Amino acid sequence: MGGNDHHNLEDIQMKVIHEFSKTLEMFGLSMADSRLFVTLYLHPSPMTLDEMSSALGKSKTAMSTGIRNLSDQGLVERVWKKGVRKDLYTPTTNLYKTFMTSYIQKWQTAVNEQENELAAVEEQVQANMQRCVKQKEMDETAFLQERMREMVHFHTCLSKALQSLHPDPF
Amino acid sequence: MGGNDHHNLEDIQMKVIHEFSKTLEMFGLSMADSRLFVTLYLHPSPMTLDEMSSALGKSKTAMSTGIRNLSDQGLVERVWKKGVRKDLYTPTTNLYKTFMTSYIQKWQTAVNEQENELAAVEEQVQANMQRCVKQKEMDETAFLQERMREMVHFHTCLSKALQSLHPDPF
DNA sequence: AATTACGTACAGTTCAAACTGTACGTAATT
DNA sequence: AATTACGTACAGTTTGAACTGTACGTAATT
Repeated sequence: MGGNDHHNLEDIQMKVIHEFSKTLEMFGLSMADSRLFVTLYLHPSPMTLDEMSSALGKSKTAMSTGIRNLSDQGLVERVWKKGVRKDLYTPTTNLYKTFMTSYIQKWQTAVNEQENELAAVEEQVQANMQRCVKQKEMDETAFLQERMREMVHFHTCLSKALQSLHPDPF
Repeated sequence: MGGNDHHNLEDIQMKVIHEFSKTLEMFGLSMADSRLFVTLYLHPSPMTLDEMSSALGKSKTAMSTGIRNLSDQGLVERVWKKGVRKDLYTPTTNLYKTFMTSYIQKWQTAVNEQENELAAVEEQVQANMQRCVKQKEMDETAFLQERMREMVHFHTCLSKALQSLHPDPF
């Protein structure tokens, strides 16, 4: 038998949490947030902060901020259950679509932001070009202009690639 | 005039480095490595460790390890120039393709790895299923199995999405 | 109205990543 | 052969993110 013989359910769950959270980290989640999410995901019913806390062995405060992060990204939802005072949280359904949507969104936002910033700077480079006196200064500015054109193109390509990426499962 | 009036070339370059490195950070580079890369990218000729060091105001050791990181990901290349003893580095040409290739590769590797790990655990869950005596144990194991199927599907979808992503600029 | 249960803001602590300076091995120069 | 110049390994330091425990505001319970 190999080195990874996990016998009881608890061990196996730990292992699954460890592995799957590695995948979710690729989506930009911190290790802590990933593990929290997978914990919810492997639990058959919505969990309270206290349950998460004891499941992961971390403080309740840590769970609170973790849930807030996940919630901000639309990865978990609050759930109501009659007679239960504590907040209950559950992962959003449609795991793949949720993560893809959230991820693509994050990229698109950032790319747009950067595109705008670069466009603004490009104008200043133009302006700077006018002011040049020495040849060396001219050359350097021209070089920078060329690079900026490349960077804008880079963002354009990125943007198109993102659009080609549909968030629905195959 | 807006709040961001950068007059000389140096200021503008700093601004560009700051902005473009934000985009590169999205590819999983650290802030330090991104800034180093963009510094090289905006320099008209290959740079030595000492040049990078003074350009970024960081130690030479930091440059050395940074260059190693970038080099490992295929983002910079060492360049030879007759008569120059110091190592010279330059960003790889075809910025977009380089980053996309490196990024897609990173994802694919990770996804495969995780797929394999999960498959291995799945067997143990099967085995565990046999051993169950109580009804509750059975239910929990069955639930875990269902989730594992979903996780495998998640990775399959991811893998296909990655394959649909071509690394060449539009 | 008083008490209890809950989530979170906040200040302090822990821990890991980034960075620095020194020391060393290797290769070019003398 | 001796010296100098270079890149990097390593140990110690700094810095920022994650985490903890306490304190507090709010809402349910008594």
